[in-house]
Amino acid sequence: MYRNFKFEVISSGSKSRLGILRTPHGDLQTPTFIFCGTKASVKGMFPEQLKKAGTQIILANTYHLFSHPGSEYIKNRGGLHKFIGWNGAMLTDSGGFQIFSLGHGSVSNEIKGKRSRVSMLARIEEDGAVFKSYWDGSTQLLTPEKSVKIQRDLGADLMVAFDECTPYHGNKKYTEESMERSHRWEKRSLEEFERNNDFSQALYGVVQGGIYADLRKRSAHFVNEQSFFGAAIGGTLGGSKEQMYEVVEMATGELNSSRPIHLLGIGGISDILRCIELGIDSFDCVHPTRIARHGGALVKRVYRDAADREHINLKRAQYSVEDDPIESDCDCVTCQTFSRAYLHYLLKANELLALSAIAVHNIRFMNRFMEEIRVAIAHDNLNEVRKKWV
RNA sequence: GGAGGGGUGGCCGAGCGGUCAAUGGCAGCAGACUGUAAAUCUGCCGACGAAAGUCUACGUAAGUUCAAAUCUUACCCCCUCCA
Repeated sequence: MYRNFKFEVISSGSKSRLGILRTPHGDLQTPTFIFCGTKASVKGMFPEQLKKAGTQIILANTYHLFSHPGSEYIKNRGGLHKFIGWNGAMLTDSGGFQIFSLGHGSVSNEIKGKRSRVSMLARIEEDGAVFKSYWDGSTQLLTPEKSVKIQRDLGADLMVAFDECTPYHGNKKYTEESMERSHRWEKRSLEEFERNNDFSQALYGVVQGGIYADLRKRSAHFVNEQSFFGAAIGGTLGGSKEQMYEVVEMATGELNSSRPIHLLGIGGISDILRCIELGIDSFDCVHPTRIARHGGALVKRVYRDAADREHINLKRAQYSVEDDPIESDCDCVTCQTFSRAYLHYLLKANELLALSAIAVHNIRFMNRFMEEIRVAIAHDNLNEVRKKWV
């Protein structure tokens, strides 16, 4: 069923593991990070730049491309890879997250219990999710079958079953009902997938169940029992970092270890390291590229400023007089070319170059972080990586 | 020379008797951001103060009024049109 795909675990001393995920568009060394190119573009980046920064795989979004320009259109352009000029591996997310983000308000507000946006652009029915398009206001129905069909048209190597990303607010009853519905949707996704399998794509199931151990366990077992190529962990991961790690462990502890395990939507440096230790093989997150556009450059521990975050905010006045690069030991084009002061100036001057330049750094940063993690897993010294990067 | 319009906080620009330390926007200073409605969003932004509050402020000066950025007069500057 997945004859052109293969996941090989090379070494796994503890739960962290080193692997190779073989796809029609190249082998991925895992653990790996998937950069988000939601609307068929990693914002501000040429494919060449992504490659040079060591990127193995990028992602695009089913819902967004369905809304505009339409999956048929992209199919007629020769599929995503050709359309966007990227010959490496790709993943498409199912659109399940958009039920959440368009239906409940922004992610961070939801997770922190703030809830700000009132307008609901999505609503759930048994058949699928009804969206009011933010693109043209039209009403759209996205079903598991449709999501898979769209993902077929798009043609990414890895695709994800249609699920509902459950919100943090919502009691156990809702979470369970939502999980059961996601399971039904995932089954339908799989059936649709098998109907037209041409072996060029592989499907991931999604583990839901919110913050509840018994539900996560049930969901993991469900995914194990279905003929998915891999498993993704989705839905809310709780309201704190510690809870997030617990939830991830609830799932990884139960998942079939011969399949790749993806953690949806997580991209913090310390989070990634912790979750790799819990058995995660791949991540995707908007964080590195989004904060870049907001002036945030990821830095290792020694380069942090007084705010002591995983990134420095280059918009801060202090950087106007710092003539060193973001990280003097970074081999990215940005660090080889520009000073913090120049990047600060570009941000203040509203020059687009700043956004791309910082993104290049963050992408290289993430890829190098993952490279060092892989080496460390082989030598069983992840703690060294932690000391340096976290 | 004649006619008219205008001078507001770092800048642009509302306000045209009290509810004005003065709407907005920009700039400035911070913060947030985790399957991207995000080159976005939030907060602060005259001085002193933790705060209550006090002081100084709408070209300058003098007035009217219980009360003036808002009304009157003079002066100083700017802009437009006509000769």
